[in-house]
Amino acid sequence: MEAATDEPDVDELMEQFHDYLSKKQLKSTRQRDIIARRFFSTGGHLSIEELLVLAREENPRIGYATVYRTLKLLTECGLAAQRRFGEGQAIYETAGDTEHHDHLICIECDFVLEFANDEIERLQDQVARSFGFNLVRHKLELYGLCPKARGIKGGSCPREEDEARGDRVGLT
Amino acid sequence: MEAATDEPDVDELMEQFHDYLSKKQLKSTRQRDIIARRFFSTGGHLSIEELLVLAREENPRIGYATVYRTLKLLTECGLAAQRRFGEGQAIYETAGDTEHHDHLICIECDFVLEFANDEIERLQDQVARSFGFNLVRHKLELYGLCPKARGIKGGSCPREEDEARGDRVGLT
DNA sequence: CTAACTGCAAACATTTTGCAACCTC
DNA sequence: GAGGTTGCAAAATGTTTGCAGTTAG
Repeated sequence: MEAATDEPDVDELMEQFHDYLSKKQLKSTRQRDIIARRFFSTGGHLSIEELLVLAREENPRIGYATVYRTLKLLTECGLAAQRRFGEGQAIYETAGDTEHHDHLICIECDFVLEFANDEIERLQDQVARSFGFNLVRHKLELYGLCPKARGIKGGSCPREEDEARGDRVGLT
Repeated sequence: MEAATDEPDVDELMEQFHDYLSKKQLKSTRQRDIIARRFFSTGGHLSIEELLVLAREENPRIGYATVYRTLKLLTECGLAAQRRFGEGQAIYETAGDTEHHDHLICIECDFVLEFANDEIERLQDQVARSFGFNLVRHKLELYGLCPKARGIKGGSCPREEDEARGDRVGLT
């Protein structure tokens, strides 16, 4: 039950991506590398559009479709996962072989915090089994008010200080 | 931890809906009544399109927009809730003041089972508090293989027998 | 009667796809 | 060089909105 740290080894993830590409006889291209690296570097929680903006810092000619297609590849090989927190467009997050995590989302400032709790995971498995299901994956999102949104002094709803990067906002 | 029964008192829900409408000085119309009643009767888990089909059984001239607008009203007054299980279009479910429930979804046949587990709820609250959050609501979806999908004899993945109505398919 | 509602079609927003030019392997 | 890739623009989805005609209160 602690916040997962979220700056995994980008190079290793890139390597996994390249492995996947060559296994599938697909090609590593400049665009894919830029997109994937930027994506991994943020630790995830990016919309297509946000990622496009980042990628274009490096190569302004990159188009929407390439970002979509690259994220689809990353999703296929398990290095990214698509999410839909609220309305509008999808959010992608890194989903490397690292441990699973769930989300705690502030409904005031949209700050997204990741956490993992083994006890909950265990119970989920138990519930699924009790219905005869074989649990494959799950999605848990907790929505509430973060300390700052509740007006607690010293509370650290990181919207202002952290918006630029690091832990990411999910909805914008 | 038992499957929630899911055919609430439709008339009462209709009444709540009408109360909301008159409170807001909005009007009860034939279309709204048809849509709302059909929606409540299924127990939820309907896409706009599925609901439109049902509504048109009763009045073929009902249009998309009216269904969207009616579901928005139902959402505003807390009688419906929008969900996005996977891709594509949103699914709406009844969300009366009745107890909360989570979802267990078969990734093979898309069957959706509802359940509630107090222990999990309690832990969620605890996690949120540990981060200084005030939990408002949450979303838990378990994805796995139902008994039938796993090939267990006597398993009851209700896709075939129940597709028509009753517990509803979430993704189609 | 008046203000809200409906159905249609057009507008929007997001994601996917077809294709000619262009790179990797 | 061949076959996958790119960027563009067009198409496909899913949802929202403007408007003229209709209806509930």
